[in-house]
Amino acid sequence: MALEHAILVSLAERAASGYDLARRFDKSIGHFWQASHQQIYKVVARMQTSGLVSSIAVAQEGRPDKRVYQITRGGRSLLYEWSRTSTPTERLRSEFAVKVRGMQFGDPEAIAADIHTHRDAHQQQLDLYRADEIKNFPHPDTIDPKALGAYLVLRGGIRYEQGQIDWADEMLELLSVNAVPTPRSPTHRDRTGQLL
Amino acid sequence: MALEHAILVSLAERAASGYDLARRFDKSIGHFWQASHQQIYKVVARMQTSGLVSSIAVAQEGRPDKRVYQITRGGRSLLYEWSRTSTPTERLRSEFAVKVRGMQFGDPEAIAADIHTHRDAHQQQLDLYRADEIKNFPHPDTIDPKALGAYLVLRGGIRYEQGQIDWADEMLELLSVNAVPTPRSPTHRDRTGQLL
DNA sequence: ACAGACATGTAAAGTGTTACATGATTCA
DNA sequence: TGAATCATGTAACACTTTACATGTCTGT
Repeated sequence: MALEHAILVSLAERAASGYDLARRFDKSIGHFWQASHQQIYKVVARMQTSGLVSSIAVAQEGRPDKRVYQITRGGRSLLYEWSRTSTPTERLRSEFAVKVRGMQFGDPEAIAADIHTHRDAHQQQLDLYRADEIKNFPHPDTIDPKALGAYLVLRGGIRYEQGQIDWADEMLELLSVNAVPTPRSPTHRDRTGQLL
Repeated sequence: MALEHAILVSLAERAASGYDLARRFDKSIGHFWQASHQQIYKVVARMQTSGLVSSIAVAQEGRPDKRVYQITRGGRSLLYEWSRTSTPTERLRSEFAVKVRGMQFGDPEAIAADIHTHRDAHQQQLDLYRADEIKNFPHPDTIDPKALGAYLVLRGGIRYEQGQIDWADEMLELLSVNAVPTPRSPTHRDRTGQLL
């Protein structure tokens, strides 16, 4: 039900069409929960059936009509009740970590390259978050209570990205120290029998 | 296919029954990818059909028979090829973060309590990781190449858990500074929720 | 006697991804 | 003319969770 909750939070902030929601799930709320437009249309339709949201059709000039969804009282009340139930602790789930874990069965150079790529991607995301922080929260001591949640998750995102970068740096450092011995010798063959 | 890869990594390290795999997915490999025994039995059966693993029935005394799975050459080769393809960058996905984000629509005290709970859970996991580190990797300068992957992901796990703890502390600090209107009398509580 | 570990599954429901589908307007 | 944005979906498939199912042996 996490997607329902994410949609409710987003609609509680502001009414939106399915398309708008899909774009928000590419940014803001999507930094912490992703969803495709296909999934959003399906789930938001179901949420209307169960009374959590209502919708009105809006005609537009020069653009297709859209259906704008609003959160209902029932939706707000569900959101409130949800906030009072404890969220089970989440565990890490990372295909990247599985790959690193199994590095002895793979190509160390390719994996090192992948670590580099990951480092760059997380650096990029960190830069975006930092810009967002400077733009929207220049005075951390006096945060508008309505924006406090957004600020706190932004801080979490920043910490997460920085953590990923630091981890990547540690791995690359350890890989260069514990370097795999002399790769280019003709006696070394990979599993398919090809020379390395 | 991430579960297949995780199973291949686990079986490459050591042959195992479905039951053994399920237990490993509660620990070691499971720190980074979770799976239930139902899912494991299903997927490992499929992997046998596609030739990635093979199995032999093993009779045991005083215990039910078991089916022990081994990785095949095809499995090792797939693992190797997989290590050479780049893993798409993973994004954060956290119901907990969604809840914090929407805190203005919920019960601030309940959410603060949830943050405490999360802090404690991550502290516990961190303690387990630290113990693992001291026990299995007392000399980080000279890591057995075969254990390097396991060490690197352990370091990642440690950084992740510490990051979650630090984030929780920052949130609790900010919540007490940007305090929501007049809570109950003894307003000062430490991180474990005890009165000061 | 009962709980817990060992051992392996089926079935149903829910969640998420990928492929396919359509059609209008705006900007280069 | 062609790409991008706006706008909304269906269908098939893959993955994950939850509930149900069975039976043995070991230790308290």
